[in-house]
Amino acid sequence: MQQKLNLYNTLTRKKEVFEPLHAPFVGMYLCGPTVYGEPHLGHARSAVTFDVLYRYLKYLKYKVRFVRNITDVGHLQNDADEGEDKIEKIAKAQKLEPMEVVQHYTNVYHRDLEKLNTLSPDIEPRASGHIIEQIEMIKEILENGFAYEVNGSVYFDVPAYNKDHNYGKLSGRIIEDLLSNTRDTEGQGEKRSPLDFALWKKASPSHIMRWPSPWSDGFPGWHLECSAMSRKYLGDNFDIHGGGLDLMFPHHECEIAQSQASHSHSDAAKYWVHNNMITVNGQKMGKSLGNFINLSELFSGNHQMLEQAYSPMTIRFFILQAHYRSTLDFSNEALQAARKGYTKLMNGLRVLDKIQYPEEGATPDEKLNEELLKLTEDCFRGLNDDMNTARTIASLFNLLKKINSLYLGQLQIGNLTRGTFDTMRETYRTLVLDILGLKEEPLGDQEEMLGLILDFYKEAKEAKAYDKVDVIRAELKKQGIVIKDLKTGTDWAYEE
RNA sequence: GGUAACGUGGCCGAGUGGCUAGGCUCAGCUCUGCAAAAGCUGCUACAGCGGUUCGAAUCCGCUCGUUACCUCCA
Repeated sequence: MQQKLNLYNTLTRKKEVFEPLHAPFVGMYLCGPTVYGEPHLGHARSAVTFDVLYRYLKYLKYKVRFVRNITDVGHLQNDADEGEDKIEKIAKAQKLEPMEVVQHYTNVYHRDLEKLNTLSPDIEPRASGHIIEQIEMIKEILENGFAYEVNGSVYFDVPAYNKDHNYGKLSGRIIEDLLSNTRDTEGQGEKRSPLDFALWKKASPSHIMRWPSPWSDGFPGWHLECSAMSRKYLGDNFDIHGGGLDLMFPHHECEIAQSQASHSHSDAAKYWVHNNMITVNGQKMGKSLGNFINLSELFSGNHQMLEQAYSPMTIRFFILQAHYRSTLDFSNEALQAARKGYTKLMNGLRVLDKIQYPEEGATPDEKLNEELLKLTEDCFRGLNDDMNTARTIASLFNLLKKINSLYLGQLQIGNLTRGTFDTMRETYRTLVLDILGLKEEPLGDQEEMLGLILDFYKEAKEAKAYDKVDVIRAELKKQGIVIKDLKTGTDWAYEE
């Protein structure tokens, strides 16, 4: 009855039917953030995209282990020997321990993602907690002859690796092109080839984040943590590796190289999945460009580019209304439209709760049943086609039209079979709540609403309409609220 | 410079050889005490120029425009 899930695999450049290596188990690794700043809309897209994949795989009854790392080792701004450690820079400026900076932004990341209703990963490893594993992996790569040590630092030997392997297989790069187009030939310092990348860096005397190793007191290279941690928790070969498109090269390319060059001898993941970027006026939203909007700013509306605040579910819907491999352009107009679309979907949920299948007198209409069943299938068809949530949402709106018509009596529920009715209801609910991960957001200001009720209470009292007064008191009491008639006016309190 | 994408109606955004995407906006109708919600109807599309084809937004070529990666970035 269900079609199969297809995923676009960057490694093969085509959509493939998703088949786990060891069904029913699925291992999924997602590159998490480097915790040296507040998460922005781009982080949200990645998190939400893979949250939907995680949710859908679970819905399909796979036993999923979802690993998303936290990068908390200070990486340098660039690969040259000189360069500031991003975390350390903030720590020094604010007179904090680097780990305080890391903890703070990790907390913020968790807080904001929770608002977006993303599920927590099953394992959330930190790079700093896996130094030993990373050192072990470097040893393996050295043993296999794909790395060399210089002055306490260890570098991956890309040209040596490329003799028997294909460096560039993921990002479609050719090593000769890379070499001839290297921008910066200076500052390569210890590296034999400009393409080589650090596996271990010797720390300068002033560098705070440092660990002992066979080569020097230092810190691991940027790409190594993901290789070491994915291997530790998911094995040499696992199913899905996700991340932003901007991580494809060099980060993921290097991960594959490290994995192949170590004793793993694999591409690490079978399916490499990349989400596209959020753009602002057609330009990528990114840290280095400074055109990013933090999630907390979106939620509060406190940013010069924002005309108003946008709720977490508005953001989530906004992200889901586009396909994850397309760029998505930010604008106030688009977010306001997303808000309305999201609300519409939520209202559908409420309508569904209200309609019921009649106990008797049903006269099923074959054509209508077929039509509705097709609409429910369409919802999943979009999802199965490379997680096209945009199509899923479009199909849900089509289904919603029917649901609303049934609610208003423009279509007769009795013209459906019980099975069709249940399928329609379950499809809508499951997709909206469990798979797309949308949820109702609390109504506006509750105290303001309570104030409104108190006004009616006062009016009723002045009119000596004591039956109404009693009803209001009783209803509020059910909610745990008592009304207090004071000489100075009317107030409320929590019932003790 | 190398590589890879993209260009869809007022806005956002799917589709990728013939069959209404969808949401938002706008106009009209039904419903309504007035509204709102909801339903129905309508309005502007596939960057340009060639080619392949019975038929192309969809395939091919060229032109123009935009972007991404090649440095940390989700």
